[in-house]
Amino acid sequence: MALATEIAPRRPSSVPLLAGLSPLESEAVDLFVGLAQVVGLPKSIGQIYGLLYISTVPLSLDDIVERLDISKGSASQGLKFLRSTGAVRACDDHDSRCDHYEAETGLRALASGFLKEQIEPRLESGEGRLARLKRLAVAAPAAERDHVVQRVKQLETWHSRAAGLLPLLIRFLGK
Amino acid sequence: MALATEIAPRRPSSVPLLAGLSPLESEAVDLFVGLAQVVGLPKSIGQIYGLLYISTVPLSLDDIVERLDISKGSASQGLKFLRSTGAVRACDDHDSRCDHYEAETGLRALASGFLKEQIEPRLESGEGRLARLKRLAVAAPAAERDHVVQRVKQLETWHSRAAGLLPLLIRFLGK
DNA sequence: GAAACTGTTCAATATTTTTTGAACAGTCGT
DNA sequence: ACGACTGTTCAAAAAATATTGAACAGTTTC
Repeated sequence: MALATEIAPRRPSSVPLLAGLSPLESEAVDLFVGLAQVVGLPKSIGQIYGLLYISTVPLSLDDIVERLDISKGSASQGLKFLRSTGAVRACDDHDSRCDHYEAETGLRALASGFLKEQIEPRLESGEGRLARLKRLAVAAPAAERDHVVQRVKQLETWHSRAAGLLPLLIRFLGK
Repeated sequence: MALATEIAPRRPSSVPLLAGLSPLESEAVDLFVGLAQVVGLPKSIGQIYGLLYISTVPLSLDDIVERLDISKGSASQGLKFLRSTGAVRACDDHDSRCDHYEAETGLRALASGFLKEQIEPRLESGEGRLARLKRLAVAAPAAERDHVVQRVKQLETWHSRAAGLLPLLIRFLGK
């Protein structure tokens, strides 16, 4: 069964894409790691997006794992998240079996993906919370009632402010 | 030396302010804990602010410790942070030795405090990062240069968008 | 000035979150 | 159908973050 083709490896495709990052890439990755922190996302997600953002060519999961030196698990999860928010696209590369990814670079798309995915659900669940709170407030002992009812009212205006802000934000960021 | 006044405790001032929270307070505290999570602040800070927000009267550090059942350290640090962002005010209560605190409830003040304290510094440090990145980009090998320079340019427009957004945000939220 | 009290700091601890890596399920080519 | 390959999942490990509590410094009262 020892055929001539048996050991022919698929791996070393033309460009090895050197493991490790160039100074430019490092700097870009760091910048996005910082950005990720600001919005409360794990470092690995910042790394992945940063690498894809600065990369000239689409990268495969394995490329990312090697260059960033992170585990396949992290990379897979990170890409999953980034795809789910629309920050990264899989571009079908017909020459290769595996998927390759590129960064979505439109600020509007990025922001709206993030807001829809991360903020909107919280606002919605906040609605339920507020309703419950309101019910407790109106039932409060007379001495406090006025005060707490007024506070809850204020929370309600906060909430609707925030809800109204979302679309405005997206508009402002979108070109 | 056993004087009559020796054991007279200062503690049990008229209203014990029952330790533990009423259902209303609990609900309010929970709501703010969730909010804190959204903006990446520790739970204890959400608890403290939530309690002060719903409270009819200003509370002392010890009140907070007891009612919330958190350590004095946490409460002290949390209050320090909340004061530094202007989310909480010390109102001088002449009847008591210790400071009492109340929540600042103006959305504008809260938002601008938070943005100034948490976001602005990041934007500023981002400036330096961007400059460094740009230097690396223009020095990149010819094959990549155009691409990476263009990406960095885009980052610069993101940055200025964000910088321009801050005052707008404050305006929008402020009444 | 000592005792009682208030509030801060910080090293140790506990908790939460992220990352890893190995097992697995699915695909493709032969 | 088998073997090589790609990507996902998830329990365990590691890392990051928050909380505690005890020591301390500063006040006030007597």
